[in-house]
Amino acid sequence: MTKLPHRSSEFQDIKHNHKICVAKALSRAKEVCHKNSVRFTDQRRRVLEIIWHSHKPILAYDILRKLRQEKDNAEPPTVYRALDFLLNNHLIHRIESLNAYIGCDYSGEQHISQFLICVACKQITEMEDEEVALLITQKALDNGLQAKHQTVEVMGLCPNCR
Amino acid sequence: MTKLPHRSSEFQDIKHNHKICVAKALSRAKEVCHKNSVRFTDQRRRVLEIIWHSHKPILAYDILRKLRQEKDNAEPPTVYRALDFLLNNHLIHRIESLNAYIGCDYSGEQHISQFLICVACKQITEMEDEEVALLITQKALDNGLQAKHQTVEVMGLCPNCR
DNA sequence: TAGCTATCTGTTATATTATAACATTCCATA
DNA sequence: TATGGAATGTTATAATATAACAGATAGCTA
Repeated sequence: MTKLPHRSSEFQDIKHNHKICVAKALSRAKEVCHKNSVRFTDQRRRVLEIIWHSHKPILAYDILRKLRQEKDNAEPPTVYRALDFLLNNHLIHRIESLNAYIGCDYSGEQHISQFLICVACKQITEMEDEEVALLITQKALDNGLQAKHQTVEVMGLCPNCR
Repeated sequence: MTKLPHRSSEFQDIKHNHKICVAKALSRAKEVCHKNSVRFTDQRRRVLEIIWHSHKPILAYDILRKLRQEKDNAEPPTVYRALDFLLNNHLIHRIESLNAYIGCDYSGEQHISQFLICVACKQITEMEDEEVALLITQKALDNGLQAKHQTVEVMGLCPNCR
């Protein structure tokens, strides 16, 4: 699995071509859905687009507000159903410590990942560090837990905000 | 900082003397508050006691339900204020992926920690693994983030539930 | 010890996050 | 083109958390 180029080295390169970044994510999502034989409907596409467009972790009700700008009968289940779908298909992640959602850089397959969150500007970088993941799995096992899933979220300051 | 004996090797030793475990945590909390020149009031003590008594991550509104058994005018702010106090004084942890709270094994000082959570029985073990913490800090820095805080929560199966 | 002040608590209201339940529409395909 | 499963619409409500202000209390200090 190779990392998509869009959001990478975000902390260094805040000004990238964001339209291209969103477009690539959507096109990748379409492929993934086709491969998984699941429907990439307009709502699902639209929610994913809003998430990628924000380029930061976004709250479910902020997604709802954006949806309502173009579809005045949007309600919470509309958003949460799309989020569930996108999470299940590994197209987005939920950031537990923020109750927020963000586009997945390594989309389409389950994978380990770690999130680096700047507390000042809220930019996030997704790491996919196998060494970290393996060490955690090993240490968990040493303590009796057979690990199935890890949440690793690091809060701090990015170079631009220090 | 030495780990308190109460909740340690929990996955192996489900049946320990739980009264002693709670009593030790409360006595430790009293010391910590005295050292920090903050008040260990009845409400704070009672909430901490409820958390320790549960011996698993407990939800804020479950704490509220227990408080109401003895104090019928308890309201959410009562609980959340006590939780804030206990969190600030490093006497409990919040488990982000469960919206739940648990007593801190290494209480009284800020410290790194990782949580091992059995998805079947909800028992938690707190790890204080410096190797994991340092590796994460280092990798974060490699990716540009100066880490201030880490959330590490591992979901899996404990020996009793496999 | 009386009074002052900061802190803590009580109380009401409301914000925020998420799901249940059921009706209706859509769409792939037989 | 009929049909059954999936997706969406809609209403209601559950679950988690905070704002705001009034009142009580503890610990200091004159």
